[in-house]
Amino acid sequence: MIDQTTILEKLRAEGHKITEVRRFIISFLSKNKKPTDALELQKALTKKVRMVNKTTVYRELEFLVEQHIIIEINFGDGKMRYEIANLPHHHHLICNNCQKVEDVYIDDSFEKLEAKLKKQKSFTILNHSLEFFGLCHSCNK
Amino acid sequence: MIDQTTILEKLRAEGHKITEVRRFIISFLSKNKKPTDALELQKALTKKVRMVNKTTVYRELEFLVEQHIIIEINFGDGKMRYEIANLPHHHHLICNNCQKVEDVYIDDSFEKLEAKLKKQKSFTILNHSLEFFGLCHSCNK
DNA sequence: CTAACTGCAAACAATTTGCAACTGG
DNA sequence: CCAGTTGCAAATTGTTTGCAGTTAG
Repeated sequence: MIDQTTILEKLRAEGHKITEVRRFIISFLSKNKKPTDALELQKALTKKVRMVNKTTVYRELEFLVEQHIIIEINFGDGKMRYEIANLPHHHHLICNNCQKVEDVYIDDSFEKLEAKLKKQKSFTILNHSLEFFGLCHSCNK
Repeated sequence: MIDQTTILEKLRAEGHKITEVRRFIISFLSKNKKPTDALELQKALTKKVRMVNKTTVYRELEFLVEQHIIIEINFGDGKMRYEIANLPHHHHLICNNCQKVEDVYIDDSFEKLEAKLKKQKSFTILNHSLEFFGLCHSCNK
């Protein structure tokens, strides 16, 4: 588990600058452990820091993904969302009605499945996407 | 397992017309059991049937999804793909290098996992997206 | 100082919409 | 006939690019 200071130091050591935008996005995603899209981040930046062009946001996100500081998540609704990369591996329960996102930790039977698949198919699985869609407790009544 | 004739009869019975485009897309996806995107379908139509506007293709796909005749698949690369709905439930191994898509049938340990999740979280799972990304046998050498 | 970053306008790709014209049953 | 289908052009949404100007260290 890497904390924000460590992340920033690593970046600095590699010759990258610590800009307001960079610092804010890392901090925001470290606190808000919900998949967040580019425009939400732009709004938060505008509110808490200053007006920032959407291009800057997209470029910063691209950079942070390359650096493995954040990960990209796709709910299949046409936009990417981002989460800080240092969270324990998990998946999401996404409510089709209220859009609430709940984290879900899957036991290791899934890892076993993946390992089995690799062998059977001689396919090297590098990653997977797994999200569940449905109705959360309150929307189901 | 519903065949093409049955699908067409059902549609006709419900007052929908059997157009060239509709017939072709159902037939194409019944034969080509690979997730196919809107523009690939448009190309195939143009080649095999006649020039068809992309709007028509998109509208036809939307219609067939509503009718549960085809399903939407998202590989997270910014475009939707479609498969005929009457295939046995499966997932995909997607090669990051050559883009080849291989079907994969997962044993019931995954279904059990899903059932368990439902109970634990009191969340009604209606469906899930699960795709594996990596390197296929030949690209891995 | 200078590589790293940023803003702006414009380009892009996939998809959607409004509306008038057309066609299968 | 006429609801269902189609084409066209234009709009939308999320994202990317080129390029000139700015800034962190």
